Amino acid sequence: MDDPGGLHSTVLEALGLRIVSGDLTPGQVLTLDSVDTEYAVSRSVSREAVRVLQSMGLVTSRRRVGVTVCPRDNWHVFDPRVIRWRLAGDDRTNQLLSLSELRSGFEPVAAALAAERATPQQCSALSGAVMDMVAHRHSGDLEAYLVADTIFHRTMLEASGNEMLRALGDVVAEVLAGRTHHHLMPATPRADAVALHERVANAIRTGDADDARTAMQAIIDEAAAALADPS
Amino acid sequence: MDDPGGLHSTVLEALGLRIVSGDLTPGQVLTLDSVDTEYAVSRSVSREAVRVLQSMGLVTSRRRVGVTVCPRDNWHVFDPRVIRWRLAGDDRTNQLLSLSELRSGFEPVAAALAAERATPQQCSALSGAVMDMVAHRHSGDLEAYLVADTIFHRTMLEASGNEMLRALGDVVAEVLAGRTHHHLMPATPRADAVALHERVANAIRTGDADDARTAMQAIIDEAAAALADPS
DNA sequence: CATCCCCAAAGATCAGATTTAATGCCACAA
DNA sequence: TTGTGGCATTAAATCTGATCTTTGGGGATG
Repeated sequence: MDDPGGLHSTVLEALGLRIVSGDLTPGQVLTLDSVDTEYAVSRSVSREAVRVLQSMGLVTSRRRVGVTVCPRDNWHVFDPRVIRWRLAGDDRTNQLLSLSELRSGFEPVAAALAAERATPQQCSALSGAVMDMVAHRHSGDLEAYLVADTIFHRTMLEASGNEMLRALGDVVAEVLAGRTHHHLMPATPRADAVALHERVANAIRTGDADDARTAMQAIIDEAAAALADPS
Repeated sequence: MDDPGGLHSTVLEALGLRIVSGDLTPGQVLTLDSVDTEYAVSRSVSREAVRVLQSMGLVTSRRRVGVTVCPRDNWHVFDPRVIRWRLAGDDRTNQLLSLSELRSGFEPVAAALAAERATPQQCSALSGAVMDMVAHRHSGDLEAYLVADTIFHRTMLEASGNEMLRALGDVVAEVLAGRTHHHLMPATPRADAVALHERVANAIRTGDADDARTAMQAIIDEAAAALADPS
């Protein structure tokens, strides 16, 4: 395993994954001591890991009681790490469907805003991303396709001019990455998916907000459909 | 100040506020030692505070360098604490406008979904919340009005049946709370605002997804307009 | 049966030892 | 002379073990 960032990061990842995957069920209590011995680390290492977990709403920590695992309602589900852990777990498909509904909430709006606010640089960046998607679709390099796809959505959200929408780029990135890394993508991406991306890019360049919105909505619908039927 | 949750929480709040308010500018570096002495706390207290700050994307911590304040792009702007700190700062209005655009992304969608999925209990909860809003609008009790308003939006998002949308209830709650606590609300809430809420509740009960969507969009537009002109 | 007090369990805090890596210095070569 | 590469220095985060403080529960007492 890698532990870039130190020991506490390792413990954090391990515990977070166990909680999110359901290995540690809500209501269950751990003690710091047990964490110490379990992972063979010192007090403050486990303390910091638990502290971050607490800041993500995954656990609560009370004296004399211990570290209690929180129910899902308390989880900060927009934290990229929580999303990644959930996509690594069992309810991967449910999570992706849930995220698709969320995306259909904001990405069409962002596309419409981008059509009104995108700079020429951003437009060309979008076009470039689409070109890369086309190229890597043919070459069958899913990893490179993922990179281009991610750049496309990040740039689009960035072009919306709204910082909150831009911040959701992390969420979309995790979704796209999880989808390919867990083999929920077709071996070669759908041709119509790429075409829709191109249509969004064109609509944004020409300032056609309505078409940008509907095409983006179609992208998400297509993704959700492909999820149910990965042909 | 209160420090429910221990010393580290105090330091966390103080540092977070200073970073978000711009008192500590991006690129600026602190050392843990300086934090220790500044707030007269011990090593692990400042360490845990900084660790949480890091998990929120507000700072990075590197050896031999210190704790570096991150630019805005890295902030986890969906963390309720970050929102609260920003609403407490100077760019309050910008932040609220940005959040309004975000809300117009997902709340209409959530309303439409709620119209298809809301349970009878949720419908009556919505109606009850609207009744409370009406009552407290007349009594002029802004705090009670806020509570009812918050319950309304939380219930609506809950009724959407999508956990990610429900999680955004925290964001909306912070927005509503910040708006009244920083006196950006009219002395007595707009009558048409309440009427729109009632229309949303009715649309959800009758399963009229389209009307729920448009009425919810109108609520957000009205709120954004009232922000620009707090009459 | 209710109340109060005492104790141990568990997290919270502290001060000190350890490890890492940025910086500046110096030797060497072009 | 000047540019480049490696090495020692040392500042800073990281980790460790011990101590302090709070708190939930059990038992004695009225």
